[in-house]
Amino acid sequence: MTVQRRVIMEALAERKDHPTADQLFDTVRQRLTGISRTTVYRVLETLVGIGVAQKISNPEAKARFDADTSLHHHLVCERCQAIGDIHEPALNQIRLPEDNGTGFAITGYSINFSGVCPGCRTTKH
Amino acid sequence: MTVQRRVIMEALAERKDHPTADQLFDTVRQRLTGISRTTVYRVLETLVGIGVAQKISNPEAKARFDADTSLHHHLVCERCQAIGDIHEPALNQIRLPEDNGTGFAITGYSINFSGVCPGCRTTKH
DNA sequence: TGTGAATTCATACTAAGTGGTAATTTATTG
DNA sequence: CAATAAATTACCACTTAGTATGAATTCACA
Repeated sequence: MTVQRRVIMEALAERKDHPTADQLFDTVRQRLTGISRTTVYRVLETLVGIGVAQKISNPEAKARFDADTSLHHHLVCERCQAIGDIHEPALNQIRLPEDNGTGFAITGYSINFSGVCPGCRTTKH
Repeated sequence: MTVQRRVIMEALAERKDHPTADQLFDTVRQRLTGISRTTVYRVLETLVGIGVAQKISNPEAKARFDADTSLHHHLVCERCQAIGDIHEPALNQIRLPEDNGTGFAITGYSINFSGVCPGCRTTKH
C-alpha cells in the first residue's frame, strides 16, 4: 500500500459524482504534487481488480469510477450526463434470468435509469 | 436523407454486436469509398437524436450503438467486454422509483447484466 | 538498514471523439 | 428541368482518454 494508492482511494471515496480518471487526477495532483497521470489510471484499475472500487457503465466515451461496490443503481442525466446513485432495496430483488438462451453465465447486474437531473430540469431547454 | 445516412443506418441495423463508431466506419468505408470518419460520428449522433438508434451504456471507454430502440437489456462479458441482448418481458415491468429523493425525473431504464459470455466460458482462464 | 520486488514517474504513443470551414449534395421552388 | 438556399459531408487539425515501456524510486520484510 503506497501513499499514491491511499490518496487516490480517498479522493474517490469522498465524492459521489462517479468521476473519470482524469477528474481524479486533477484532484489528486493537488494533494500529491508530482503524481503521474499514468499512476492514477493504473491504480484505479488495481482498485477495481481487488474489488474496492468499480467501473460504472455509462453511455459516454470515458470510464467512470465508484468507491461504492455494494449493489445499487444509477441515474444518468440525458442532458449533462451527470450520474447519481439510487439505493432502492426493491430493485435488488430481480431474479437473474437463468435460461436466457444466450449462454451467458450471469453474475450480477445494475440498472441505469435515464432522466433529467435537478440542475437540468430548472435550466430552460 | 443522404446516401451516407442510409448506409450507416443499414450497417448498424444488420449487426447485433453493438459496434463502436470506428467499427462502423470500417464497415461503411468498404461500401462507400471516401466516406469520412467524422461523418460516421456525426451521423450516429443524429440517428440517436432522432430516436432510431441509441447509445449503449457500457464500462469501456467508447460509445457503442444499437439500432434496436425497444425496451430491452444487455449482457456484458466481464472478460472480453462483448455485449449481447436480452429480451425478457419480466424485466420490463420494473416500477420507476417515483420518490427517489434525488430530484431526477426518470424517463426510462435499462439493465446491464454482467457475466461471462459463451466464448470466454470455454476458454481457459 | 539492506535487498528484492513492486510501484511509480516520465515520455511517447495509440485510440476515441470534436471543431471549423470549404465544397458537395439535397430538397425545393418556379 | 434548372436555379438556388439549406443542409450535409469531407478534409484537416486538434483535444481528450487511455496504454506501453523502461528507468528510477519506494515499499515491505528480514
